[in-house]
Amino acid sequence: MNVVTRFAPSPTGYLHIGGARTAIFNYLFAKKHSGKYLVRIEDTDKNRSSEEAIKAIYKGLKWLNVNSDHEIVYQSQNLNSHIKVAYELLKKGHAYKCYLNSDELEKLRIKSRENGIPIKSPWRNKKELDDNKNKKFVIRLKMPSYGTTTIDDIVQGKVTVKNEILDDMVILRSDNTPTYMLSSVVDDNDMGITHIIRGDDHFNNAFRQIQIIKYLNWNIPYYAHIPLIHGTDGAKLSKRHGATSLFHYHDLGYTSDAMFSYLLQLGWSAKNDADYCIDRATKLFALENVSKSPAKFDLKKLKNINAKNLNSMKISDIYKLVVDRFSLSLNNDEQKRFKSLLPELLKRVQVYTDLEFEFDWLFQKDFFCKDKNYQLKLQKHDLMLKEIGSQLKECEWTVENIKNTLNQYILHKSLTFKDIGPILRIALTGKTNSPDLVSIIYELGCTITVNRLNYKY
RNA sequence: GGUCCCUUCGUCUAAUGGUUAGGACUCAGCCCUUUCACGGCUGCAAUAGGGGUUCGAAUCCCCUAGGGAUCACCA
Repeated sequence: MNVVTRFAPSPTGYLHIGGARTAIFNYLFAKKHSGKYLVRIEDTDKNRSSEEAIKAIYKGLKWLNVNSDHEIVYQSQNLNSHIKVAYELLKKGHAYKCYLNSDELEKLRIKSRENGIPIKSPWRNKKELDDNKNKKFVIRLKMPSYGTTTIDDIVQGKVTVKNEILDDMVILRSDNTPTYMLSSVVDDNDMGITHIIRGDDHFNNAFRQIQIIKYLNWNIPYYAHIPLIHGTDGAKLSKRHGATSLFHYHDLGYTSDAMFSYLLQLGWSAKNDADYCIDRATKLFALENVSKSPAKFDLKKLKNINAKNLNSMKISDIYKLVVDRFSLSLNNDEQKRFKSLLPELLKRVQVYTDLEFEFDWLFQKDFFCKDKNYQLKLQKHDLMLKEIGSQLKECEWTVENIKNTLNQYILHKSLTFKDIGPILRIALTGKTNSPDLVSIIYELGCTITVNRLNYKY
């Protein structure tokens, strides 16, 4: 079977974390089976859709590296074929015109909710009357009123529902536009989608949509309804749980690989942690071991994964990421310094944007410590810093020599490294913690080091 | 409320009738150490509750409780 999957977001805002995960699952499943993964923008609600949102979604998918294998489909461009299908169903007697106005509908809705039965329009069994010709109507699908419908969902398992609980859903609005319920089914069919992988908030829809497919004798796709991502309180992830925009995490300094692998392990489980990376997951992914229960979004775990990812990336890649992000223009010395220190610096951050806090001592030529309390300490050890500076000035600039110079100094003064370390660190970086001092001194170079040690506070 | 789904450490999960219920994150402690980290080691911590079936149940069945999704001329 040639597998074809699709990710079908509606462009009403940025790409949501949950949506991103759905895209990942669709992408992975298609790749695993050497199939195709497509993207379709469901923009049939003109009031809520926007060009901006489309761009945001596209940007998010691109960042995540789950781009459509074909040109992106815009549902709004297929409206005519959807309308045609609505009328075909009407003609075949599987749908009917309903002239109910909103007040009448509201009354029916209240009543049906009280009785626990779905809305059945009185127009279902009426013949169309001549005097209704000019009245507005919607087209509703005539749901089977007896029997059952079973879906063998790849994730949810075999689920059976009584047809009598299915409502006669609207497939064509009174303004002659198709609803999602119709459009989605028609597009899936036209695009040859074999596997519908989506959030399980759509599970109930599947039982209704499948009726259209049956009436039209189309191929019934495989369904896989994946559980939603929840916030820490157990409710569907929403803005009050913090950032739900995928791209927001890009802005915060997470890498797309980390995001990908975190989202993937929310629901799907591999044998090894390493299998959550994009390449390996492409070979291993299976819908069968997607969990049925929703997972809670855990920022701490994400951070941990991101930190690991940062430290496994090629230095040249992460270097480029940081330089681009902060629009750094570095001279040769600074580039070399940054690249050399980067591996050590990365061990200290979980998101790469936190590297920004190291920029001043790293790149400012005339850097000095700004903290008043630290300045007092430096004043107190003014002489010591000067002495060390002058000795460093004499040595040939290698890591080994720098180390020896410092060791000789403490030896002569009967000190330990702990006596000079913290002061040196503050003088050179303005901070009480940093990577190894010797490598910092080496990378900063003789001139800058000595200048900082001689600074008059 | 109707319908559907779910329930293993705090979190993500493994274990598809036989394991001392495993791993990862978090947290705590220790080691390493010039600081902060990284790393290494150790520890805390779970089968929602109750009934069955079975020699044996996290696993199969039933009930209860809790949680979630959905019930639009939105998608």
